[in-house]
Amino acid sequence: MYSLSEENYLKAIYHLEQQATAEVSTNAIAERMQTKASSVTDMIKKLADKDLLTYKKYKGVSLTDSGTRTALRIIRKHRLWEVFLVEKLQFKWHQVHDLAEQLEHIQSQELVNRLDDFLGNPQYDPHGDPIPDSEGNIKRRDKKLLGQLEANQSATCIGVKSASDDFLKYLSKNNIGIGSKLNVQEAEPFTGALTVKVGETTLFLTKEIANNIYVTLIKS
Amino acid sequence: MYSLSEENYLKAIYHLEQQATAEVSTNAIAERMQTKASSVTDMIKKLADKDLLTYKKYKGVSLTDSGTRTALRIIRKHRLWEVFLVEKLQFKWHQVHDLAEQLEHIQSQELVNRLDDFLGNPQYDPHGDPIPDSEGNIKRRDKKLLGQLEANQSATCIGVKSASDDFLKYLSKNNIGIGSKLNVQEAEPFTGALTVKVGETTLFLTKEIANNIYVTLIKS
DNA sequence: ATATATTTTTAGACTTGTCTAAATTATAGC
DNA sequence: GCTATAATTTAGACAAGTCTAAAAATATAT
Repeated sequence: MYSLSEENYLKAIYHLEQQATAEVSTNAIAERMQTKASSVTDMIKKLADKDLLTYKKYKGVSLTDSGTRTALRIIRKHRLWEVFLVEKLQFKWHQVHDLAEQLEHIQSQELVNRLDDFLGNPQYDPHGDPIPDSEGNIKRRDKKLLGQLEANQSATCIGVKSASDDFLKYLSKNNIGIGSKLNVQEAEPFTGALTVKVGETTLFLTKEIANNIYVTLIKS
Repeated sequence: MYSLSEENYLKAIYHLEQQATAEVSTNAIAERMQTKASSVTDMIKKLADKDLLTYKKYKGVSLTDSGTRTALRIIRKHRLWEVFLVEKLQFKWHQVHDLAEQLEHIQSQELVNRLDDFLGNPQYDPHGDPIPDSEGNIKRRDKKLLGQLEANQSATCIGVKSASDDFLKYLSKNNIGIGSKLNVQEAEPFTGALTVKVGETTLFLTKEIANNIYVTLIKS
């Protein structure tokens, strides 16, 4: 359907659109794709011709419905393959991204849907990001860094920001994993450190650690 | 490591080498790759530069050790993915080839080896072809068409040549599948039809059917 | 043994996706 | 509102992989 490059651009632009408020700029795309702005200009012209995005010279781009649908199909594949790699092949969270970048380009609706079933129709990937369904519907949830919480707030761990081996070991040693419920007891305003209750034990987390853990708030 | 095209050429040349006795010709490669002879010439020059094959103008090519090893790595991936698709995702034999053509190009030794373990280190793919191990060792076995057997020979079904839906249905209706033991009772010389015993039942198979079933002889 | 047919290679062109360098447009400071 | 700077686009080039058409080498037939 679309070339490898086209798919990568669509995905990058989709992610940038999620963060940004306005149109996505040429430079932003270039930086994310590790390429030159002139290459981006060439490519977005092609994508505009195919009605995957709207583009006004010097004014940035935004995906059309068709472009968004296509991006979500790729993201669905990426995240399902990540689940497969972690759940079935015992890879660690942080090892799967580059592999999924390759696997996401395999062309076959049938394959993705069977994979989805084989994995038990997971809702979230190993990083805690939601997996779009085959219609392109995606559950958005408020993803925050643990470090952004205040005292007395509760949250569920849904992933980590950057996952070094050491950091993952640290987490498992302290019984923190995806799905763990975390209660913030105290938030030290000056250092940004947190006192957090995990199950029955109370932990002291530095700002660096707290800002490397993604959570979603539990309403109280 | 190598480009998608390079990998496909290596695989095609490997398969042609298995059949042919002498060097593989430019035209043979072109036909198998569904491309033009001039394109083949261009590519084999590149592969020769990379020491993946030896090439003398107008004299055809043959893979070097390095080329063979590389081809076997790709074939290993292809066949393991086929097993995955059939065993885990419930695809039928004949649906998996095109998908495996895509999946075989995923780059990661780690992934292949984990997939191998996940699948229980299978020896053969769903078409009955042997799967090279991670060192590139491949068990060769005598693959014949059922139609080539003579009266009183016994063989194990290891695959089919071309698998239409109808044909696969025909087989399963008659309890023939991979691993089925087949005894040739009679071989009609003129029409090429066979009388075959499968378990307790005796079947009459036309030449067309018999020449679409791969078997390996059982020594008696 | 030589003419003819076939195979293979070369030459030159095209597409995709990238780049550098130069030109153009937008933006921010004053 | 003008000017300096930053962002973006254009122009032209390049590499990979393919193609067509023509030339060269090899194989075949009588």
